[in-house]
Amino acid sequence: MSTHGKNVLIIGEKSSQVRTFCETLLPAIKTKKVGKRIYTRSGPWKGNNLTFLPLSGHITTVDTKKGYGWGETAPINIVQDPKALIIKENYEFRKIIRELATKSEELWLATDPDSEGDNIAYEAYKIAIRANPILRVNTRRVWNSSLTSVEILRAFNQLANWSVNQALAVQGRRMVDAWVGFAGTREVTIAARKVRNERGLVLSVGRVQLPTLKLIVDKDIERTEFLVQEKYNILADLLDESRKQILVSVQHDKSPFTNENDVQTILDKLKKSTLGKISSFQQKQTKIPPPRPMNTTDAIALLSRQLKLKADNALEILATLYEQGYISYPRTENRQFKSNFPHNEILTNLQSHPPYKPFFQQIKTMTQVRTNGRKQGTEDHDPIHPTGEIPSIGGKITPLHLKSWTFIARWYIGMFMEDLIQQRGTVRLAIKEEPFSQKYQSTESLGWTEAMNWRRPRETPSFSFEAGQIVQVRNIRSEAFKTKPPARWSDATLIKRLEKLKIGTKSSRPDVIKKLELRQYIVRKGNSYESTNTGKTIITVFNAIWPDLVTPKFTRQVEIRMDEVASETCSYDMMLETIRSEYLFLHQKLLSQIENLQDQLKEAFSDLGSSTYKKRKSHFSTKQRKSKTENASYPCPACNSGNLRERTNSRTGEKFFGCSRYPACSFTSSRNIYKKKG
DNA sequence: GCAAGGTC
Repeated sequence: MSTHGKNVLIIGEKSSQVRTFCETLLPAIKTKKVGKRIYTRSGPWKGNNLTFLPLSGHITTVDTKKGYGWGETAPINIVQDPKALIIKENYEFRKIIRELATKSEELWLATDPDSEGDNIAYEAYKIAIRANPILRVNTRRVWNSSLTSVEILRAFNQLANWSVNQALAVQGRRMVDAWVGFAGTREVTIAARKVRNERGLVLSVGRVQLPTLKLIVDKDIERTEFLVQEKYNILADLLDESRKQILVSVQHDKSPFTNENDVQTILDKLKKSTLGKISSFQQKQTKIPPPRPMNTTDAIALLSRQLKLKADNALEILATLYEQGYISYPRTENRQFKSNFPHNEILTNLQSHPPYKPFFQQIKTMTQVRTNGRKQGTEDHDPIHPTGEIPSIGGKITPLHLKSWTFIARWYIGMFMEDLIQQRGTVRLAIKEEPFSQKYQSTESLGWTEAMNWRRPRETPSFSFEAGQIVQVRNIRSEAFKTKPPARWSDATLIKRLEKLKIGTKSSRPDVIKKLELRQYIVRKGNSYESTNTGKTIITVFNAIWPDLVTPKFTRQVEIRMDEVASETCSYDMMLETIRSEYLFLHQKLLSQIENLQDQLKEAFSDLGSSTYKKRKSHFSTKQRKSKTENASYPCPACNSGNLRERTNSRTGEKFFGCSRYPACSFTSSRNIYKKKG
């Protein structure tokens, strides 16, 4: 349209984000299909012609170069040769970016405002400047920290300078993860297959996987080593004046007792006692404010706990609710709403939903949450919240999705409601100088727990006494109980601990748990996880070779190096060389221990026996063999180096053909074209 | 085929 303005290419991280940018900035949007399920949007803005290209997260993968595949070389050579790792660009995106870059005079990088977003921008930037070197000096960064019109306009009017340091820091982390992950996994897998000849058997090693596995192994060790103890409480009943009704049962202050003789001594002493003297009775009102806004970890923990879901299923449900427009972007670490967040609109919509109407009698202000949380890092997304639209069952929304949404909506509404008010009381008394006491709590006003009904406190019967009062005492007795070992990890507790330890990220944590299960390092029993002998063996062996890798310490060290690269106190090449040589030394150590590892794995596998483990594995491998022979004969027409494989669209369930080199090559074709004849 | 991290 405007022939005087510049053509600007803008790279976004995902299509939902680009859509919002365009709706805010452009008076008229032209959408163009540029690839399979890839659309650009363009239009005029401030005299320039903007073209937005949404990516789908990363567009490169780290891989091994030719001759360094599985079985082609010893795993240690992946680390020994500093050039063994290569970066593969997604074929389709590369083609699109090249074409768009040659037609552009400026490049604006508008991926998420975090270091991973910088790295994703860098992937596109590299392709673009190769195709059009002029862009190198005409690249700007759009640092947009929230998808509200005000903030989008601010970000696009105040373009930031583009610096590659943060992107390189992340790139370094990606290389390190590949060295450790590829070389470690292959070495351990080779060792495992020597003692258990089985196709498809993979034992993986990773910077995030091992510390996560260690948490589970440690808990199991703690539980096995736990000594069950018999302990005792001493109790007595306080009766009313008529001595007919029990007012409350009180407990000896030294409970629980570990020594049975001590218990007997006190019981003997109090044998004939029928009276006690109240030493104090205190009552107070306690106000508990609503919880803070929820991030991904909170939402996954909530849904997995309330609906008995696995963490990855919970995240999937959140993603679907987001795609269907019922909740905000579900991958966020942020627990803080901005002061100008438009809560009013959302609440007004929710208020029209009859079941939620009564909650609004308890809401005084619809503009601020009552307890705001903390903002983490340079997060762009708001805490998870409902959009105000009420979902109904149908299409992708199942009753489970609806149920999940109600938890999120009720949490959100709860944050604006009044405090939970409790009455708490404590009575203290002496029976022949022996101190007894008891507490109660009763609800005066449900407050926000009216909406968040799963957080309603336990009620205990209330009582009232006066200091100095003499009371009737009966049934002085002891009660024995057994101590319990610490609880196993559930999806909810595990994911919260991982967040606390800063292991993994908001979106990768559920996948890591799933992967450990797939590797049969852990099994899910009921709603909690238990480590297998294989899992325990892996931790034992790596703990002896490289203890830092099985604790969060290695992740910390990598983070420190990343910060150095980002702040230019260390170069990217230096970071890679340092960590590569460190890992090389440790991989040699692993090799020296390989026979020991084999022996230990042999034992671990023999314990597993023949039952479910073998059956499931063998079924898996025949299935794999079948699909391989069926599809191996068709070379990919796009890249010519991969083969077409039958795939299933996880969303629609439709079968299609895709290149075996995906994501490096993203060629796909519908099934009928390549189907065998006859 | 392997990791971890994005997103679909």
